[in-house]
Amino acid sequence: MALTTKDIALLAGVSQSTVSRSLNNSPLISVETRRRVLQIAEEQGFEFNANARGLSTNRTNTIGVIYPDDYLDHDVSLYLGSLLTQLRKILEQWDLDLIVSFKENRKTGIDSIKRLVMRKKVDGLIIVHSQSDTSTLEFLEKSDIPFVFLHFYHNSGKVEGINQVYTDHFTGGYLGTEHLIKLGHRRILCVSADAEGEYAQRRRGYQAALEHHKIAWDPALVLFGDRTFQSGYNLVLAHGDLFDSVTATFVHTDTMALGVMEALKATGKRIPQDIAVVGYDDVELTAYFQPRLTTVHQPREELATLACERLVQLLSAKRSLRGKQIKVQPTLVVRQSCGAHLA
Amino acid sequence: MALTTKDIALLAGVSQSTVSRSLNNSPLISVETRRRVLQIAEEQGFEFNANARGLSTNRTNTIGVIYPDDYLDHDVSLYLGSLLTQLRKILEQWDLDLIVSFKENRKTGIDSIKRLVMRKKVDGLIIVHSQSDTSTLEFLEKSDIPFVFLHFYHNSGKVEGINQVYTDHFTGGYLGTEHLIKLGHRRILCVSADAEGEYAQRRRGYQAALEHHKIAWDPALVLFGDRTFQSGYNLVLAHGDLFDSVTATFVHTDTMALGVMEALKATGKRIPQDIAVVGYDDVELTAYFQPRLTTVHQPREELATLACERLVQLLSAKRSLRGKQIKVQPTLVVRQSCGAHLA
DNA sequence: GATGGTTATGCATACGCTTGCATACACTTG
DNA sequence: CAAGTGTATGCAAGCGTATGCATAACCATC
Repeated sequence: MALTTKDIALLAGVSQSTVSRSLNNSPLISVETRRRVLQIAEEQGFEFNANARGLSTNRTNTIGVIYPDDYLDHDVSLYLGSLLTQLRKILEQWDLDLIVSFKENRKTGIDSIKRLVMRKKVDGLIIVHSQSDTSTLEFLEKSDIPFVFLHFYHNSGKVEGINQVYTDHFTGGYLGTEHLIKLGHRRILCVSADAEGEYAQRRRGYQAALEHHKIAWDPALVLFGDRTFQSGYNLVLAHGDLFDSVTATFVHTDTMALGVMEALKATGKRIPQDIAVVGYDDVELTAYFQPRLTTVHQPREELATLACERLVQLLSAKRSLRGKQIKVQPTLVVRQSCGAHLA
Repeated sequence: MALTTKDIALLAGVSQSTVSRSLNNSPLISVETRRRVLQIAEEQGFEFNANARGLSTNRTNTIGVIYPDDYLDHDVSLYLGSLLTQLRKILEQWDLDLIVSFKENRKTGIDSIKRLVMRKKVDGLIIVHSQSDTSTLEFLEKSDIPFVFLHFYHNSGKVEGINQVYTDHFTGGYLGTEHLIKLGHRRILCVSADAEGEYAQRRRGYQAALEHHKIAWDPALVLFGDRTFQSGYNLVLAHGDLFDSVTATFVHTDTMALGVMEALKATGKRIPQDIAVVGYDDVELTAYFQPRLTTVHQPREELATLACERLVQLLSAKRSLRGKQIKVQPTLVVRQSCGAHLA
């Protein structure tokens, strides 16, 4: 049916191994022979059988991308969805295929990571997931498969050994807050999410900026939502007095920020005149809302690129490399919602 | 290193082939032997080597999903992104992995479909792509690999032979239009996109509904955008007089509809009092905008489910089945932007 | 002209699994 | 009791590629 190296060998009048070596650029082959083999393979439209190759080399040229199960149920989708596209774009440069999976099969409950690795379907993993239960981590180290944590920062136990690429959310929190302070704001309401993880970092940056500028930190000025538009909207309705009492708010997710802005508008507030708003993430979605949202930009392309490059390094390394923590710096994108253009 | 069936065989005191048969539920194995083998395999955390299996059976338990290269550059992203999640959710029920790829590698220019199929990396394909150049189609038929076109309708040449799952856009166009007619509107502006393909169907439905209700069809009442929010917004600015002259508008993409609504609001129009708006797609995004958008719902989950089910059928069929055209009916979701709740 | 050294090629095996075929065993049955 | 019939298991080949090792061809050297 499909062409094999043996078929090409027959056509070229050489042995199967010569065909294999020719197509793999082995230095053992003479220029002339290689040329002829390549030409015939080309003419016949030959492609290697990936399974046979994988069996023989223990390499599949496929990498697994692990996503949270709910990645599109939540609004986090917009961000992670475009991250996936970036990954695909970058990995194709190395002719690497990409298997997407959720962390866990909801039907069977089977851990996708273990499954993909043990079945030898992937050469490496890019894990975009917040939780790293110890068992998974142990498994990864033991099975000696290259992997990179992307986006979510992991610090469970011995961080030294693992590779990860993530945004410096402390700095992000600091940047957004300081920007508002420099615009003259003193009481800045922080709308955040999640008790721990990256959001805690953002809050630490927020707090540090206040302290650095000698502004007392008021724990009452921190609200918690669930990252959704609706949650941002509802927080404004539920805590109208709090929003009345401040001149600015720093919302730790763009989608929530949009919800906050809509609710503020609905309650008659002008943005940024009555209250300045700064968001976090810089998702395309913000383009649809007026005023244009000033926000902390997460460098998606850079994150994706660095993660892939690191993974490729790990793949080609003879011995397993040391862990590398790659922290990417966010930047502030100044638009209109903060009022900077009015100053 | 990794466990093989041979290892399990040794532990169980049986031959390698008995292990293979046991794990594959062959009826040839005695209950007691199978039980013991399964238990040992379980204890040891055994998993099959997918490459060896693939080589032997010519099956990979992996299916390829082909996306347009630009699927997240455009706003179409919101819809296709969630479609992908649906596909993953459904395919995992059959323990099928999913390789995502763009139609064509932008670096090498190599056709992903051909590559994946010829290298035997996938058992089947779900193709979410509008163009089907004849060469690809010929290749697919010749290579005898199961494939299903999803979302985009293909009618090049002999449609009979191919399998596809798509929305009945004629009916969608009809539904949206008729709804407005029944609310009393006579002059309905149509904001569409793309000269051909699914958008042409939506326009045909629009036109049919008008004619059916004895309303003269006015070609001047059809505008064309590029499916983006911004394009919807700009059309309103560019054709303010046209929008003034009608009492309703049927926009053939939600994201465009949202742009249209924002622009209408910006020019002082009230929705739906001054002008009623109906969209198309029913993306989550619309939840963020007031008034809530009445729209034609594309049954994403159903589309994804049907495509997967059909593919699974094709995979397990002995001989290649006949082509099947699965047309899914859209439904109208009545919210506020059409004004029905005021009537 | 025998020896040694390159260089290019082929032979044969291994990778881990599936599966057709042979076989061994335990029963029935005439 | 020989022959037949299942039933459960093992043996061995084959899937297509990579690669260590043997070999052949060619040339240079003494």
